[in-house]
Amino acid sequence: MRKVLGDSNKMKETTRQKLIDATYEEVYSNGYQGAALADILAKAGVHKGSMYHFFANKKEMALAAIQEKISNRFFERYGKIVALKRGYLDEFFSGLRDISQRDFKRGCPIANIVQEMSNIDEDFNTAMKSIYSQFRSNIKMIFDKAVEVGELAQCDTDKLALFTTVALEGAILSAKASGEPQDFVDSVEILIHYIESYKHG
Amino acid sequence: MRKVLGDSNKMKETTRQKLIDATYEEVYSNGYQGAALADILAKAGVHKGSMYHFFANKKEMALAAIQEKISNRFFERYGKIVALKRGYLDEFFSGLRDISQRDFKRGCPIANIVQEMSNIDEDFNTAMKSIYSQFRSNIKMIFDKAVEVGELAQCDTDKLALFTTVALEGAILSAKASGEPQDFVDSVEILIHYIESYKHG
DNA sequence: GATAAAGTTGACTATTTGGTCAAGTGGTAT
DNA sequence: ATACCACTTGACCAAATAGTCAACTTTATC
Repeated sequence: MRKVLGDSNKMKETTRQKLIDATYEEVYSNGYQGAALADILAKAGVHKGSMYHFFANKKEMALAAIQEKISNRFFERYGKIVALKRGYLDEFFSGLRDISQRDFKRGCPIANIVQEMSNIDEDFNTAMKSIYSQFRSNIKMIFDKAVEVGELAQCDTDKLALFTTVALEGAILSAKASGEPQDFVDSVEILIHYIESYKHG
Repeated sequence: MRKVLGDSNKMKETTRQKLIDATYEEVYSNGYQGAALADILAKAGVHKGSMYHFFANKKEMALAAIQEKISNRFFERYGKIVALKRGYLDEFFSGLRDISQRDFKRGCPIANIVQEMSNIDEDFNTAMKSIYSQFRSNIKMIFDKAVEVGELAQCDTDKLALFTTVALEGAILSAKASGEPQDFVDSVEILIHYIESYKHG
């Protein structure tokens, strides 16, 4: 089977994808250092040698998994909002209020890796820097759009985006630490109230 | 040497203390799973068998290290403030603004362990729950005192303390992720500004 | 000084870790 | 049909892992 960019092959990307999926799950659950290769392979149903055909080592595979999975997540979550013509803030807020998709036991996949790896490994540091900055600029884009259509007054959307990501990450961590999803809910309401104070110039 | 509670022995708590110190450092730097017993022992200058005389296993030692070190930290940082007669907020804010003691590379020792271990190990989960709740109640105590002496208007200090811890943890994480201490500084200024909005009823 | 307890030493073990590799399989193009 | 290729298989390896243990030294107590 030839690998061609933009190929219509549905099959045979399966092995690589199974590895990406299993790696992401195991790393999300146990951390990078705690994710055993043997467990990843078992979960993926892929043999070791086969894995080393696709990836140079555990680290490369984990980095690929994190980047691909989180890129998709961003696209699904924020791509949608930015594509709107109005109601940016409403859509953003209702996403924040919907806790049904959130996993408070495991917390934020980005924050987990940042905390664990950023000060240990330069490659992880670089990767997470980039992902975190994407996260922030996604939020900023929403606020910029909101300013554009008058849902927000002119303001420093960069700082507002910074504080929003800060509060969100903190809220997820708090819920993980306390075991109380309500901590997240309460924090988000305060955050939303704060953002709304920028509605009137 | 007999171990007597409240003994005046200065020496010979050294071995245990060396282990606690080294464990805390290694765990703070590498995470619990990434902290190798051999490295801890080397850093402490203590032999393995000696360590197992004081602690049942790596986990017990790590839990002891985290609890003791962080308790001390809380006492030093917040005990001071609560003991004041006035200027609670000023003192609290100036502590937040002083970044000279902060280690943005490694981030928050509490958050690191929460993220890594809370969903993996029940004993860690319990310990970190308790520590995180102490953190929050320390902050709340400051706000309660501030209300008492009129530095803050009557308000829901519990929610305010929640949001403050959330913003602080998020700010530290953000600085770690981006590598920019300025992100922490900016976030803290926004947070302080928010808290100050409660000065006038 | 005898006794006992507290603390120390470092070699040893069993297991798990990530990684290697030579031999195979099966599809595709010529 | 044959030669080539991407892909698979699983046995193997060296290093690192946490934990054990019997013998030893030091200290306190009488």
